[in-house]
Amino acid sequence: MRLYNTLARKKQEFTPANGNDVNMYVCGITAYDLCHIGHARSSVVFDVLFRLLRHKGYNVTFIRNFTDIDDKIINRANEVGKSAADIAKQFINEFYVDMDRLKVLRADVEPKCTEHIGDMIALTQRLIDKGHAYSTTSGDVYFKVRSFEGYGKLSGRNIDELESGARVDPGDEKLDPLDFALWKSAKPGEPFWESPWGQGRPGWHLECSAMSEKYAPLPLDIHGGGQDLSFPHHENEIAQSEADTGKPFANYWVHNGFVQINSEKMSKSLGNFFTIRDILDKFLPETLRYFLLTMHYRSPLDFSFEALEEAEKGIKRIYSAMAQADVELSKSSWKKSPFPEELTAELDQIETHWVEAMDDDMNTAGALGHVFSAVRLTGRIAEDKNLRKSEGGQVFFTRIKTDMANWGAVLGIFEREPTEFLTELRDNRAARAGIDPARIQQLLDDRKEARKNKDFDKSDAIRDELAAMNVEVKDTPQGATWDVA
RNA sequence: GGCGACAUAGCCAAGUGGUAAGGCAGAGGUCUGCAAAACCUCCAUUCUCCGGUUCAAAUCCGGAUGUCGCCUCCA
Repeated sequence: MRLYNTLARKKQEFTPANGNDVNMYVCGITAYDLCHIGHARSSVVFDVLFRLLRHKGYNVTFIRNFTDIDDKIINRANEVGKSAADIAKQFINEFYVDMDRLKVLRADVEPKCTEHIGDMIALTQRLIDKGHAYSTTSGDVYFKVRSFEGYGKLSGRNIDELESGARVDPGDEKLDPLDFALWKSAKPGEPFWESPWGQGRPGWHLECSAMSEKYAPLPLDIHGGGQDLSFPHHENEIAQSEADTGKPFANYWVHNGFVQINSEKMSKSLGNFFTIRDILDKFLPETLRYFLLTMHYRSPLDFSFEALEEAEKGIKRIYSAMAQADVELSKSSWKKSPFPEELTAELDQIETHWVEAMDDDMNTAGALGHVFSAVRLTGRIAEDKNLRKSEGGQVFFTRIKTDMANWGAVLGIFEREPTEFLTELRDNRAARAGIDPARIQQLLDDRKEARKNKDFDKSDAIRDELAAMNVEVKDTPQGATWDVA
């Protein structure tokens, strides 16, 4: 497969360094607040990459860390009068709650910063020994950016230009304004760990280097994270790890694009963000996950509830086709009538296109387009009395179900029992519209009675009443069902 | 100021050299007691604009305009 590599600024054929083994490290959350949609996107994107690589037969080791000590956590802890450790623990738990709902799989290794302080101290010491870092009288340790030749290669920065724009904080003891902290001395009242440089805590960039090195042989095959992490976070990780080991840190750098609100970056500082909970109060988790996959992972994604409603229609249509296939397959006898080869060939094509799309830099949006081709094909066959009752039809519907299951396993969607999901979706939409399902059922029962007596005037009047409530009725051979219009 | 990304129909969106996927909305039709769903048909001679390279460009190059991001914590 091909992947866009930020380091090369183009798509490249993905080849793991070690045969069939793939090591993938993704920067996880800083645990100080509930996750927002941006976290959801990043998590879902790399979850799909994880699933896709495994699906392709690679032996994947997926590492996703938790930053459980840093300024934001300490600040939050002080605000609410808890310990930093308690805050981190709390929001790691909340992270799991959200991710489980979004069907984001657990990583193989989920290391926490505070459990690797010793590794980080050791790495810092090695960098000092090698002349890449220095300690100050106040007990801070800085990485000497100019001692690392490749600095700026990931983000395309020029070190001299960075220098000219660098902010100089008169309080610190950096030899060069570009130098960044590996170890920060503890201020009074802050959590700290003992180190050769006194009481303090690790700098943010350090943990990813230390933990990557610990849990995977370098270079990593894939290192991922949000686009904003490429500078300075990932640049600094490269400097630390490559200065330490002399080996490349990661071969493929994968960055996901941002979630935007009205074409503007969603961020805490702008205050225009939605948490995952905000969304899931109104929409099903699968709707959100599907929505996130309808755009290519590197493109900016504009979030709105209107867009989510549109995504909801899409996933409803896909599940409806799956439900239809189930209905057809529930029949017991199949006719020997002919089944056109072109239809089988069409499905062959769709399967091929789907794989090609996913292999081309994980094009989930393109792949979903092909899923709709399968949906339409299913509808066309189910529509034709001869086809749907034929043995070829049975083979076809079975195959569609298998395809949907395979595609869904990689995308992390389409894994529910269709009618169950559709009912849940309907009730979810009803709840949003303030519709009471029990009241609807009562009206449907009345209407059924009227229809039984061929009292179509009354029947239609009831349907009009329902329509006024934004409910539409469907008469099926199994009886009337309803949905939110 | 430096670096970078993006610009495709009413809306969302895929497409990185071979003649514009898909979804939503819309129009017509089949089906239906009437509907709904589903299915069928239609819906961009054209990809922000101007030049250039090429037999061939939405795709490559140069320029313009616009939008956004990074350079400070951030997925």
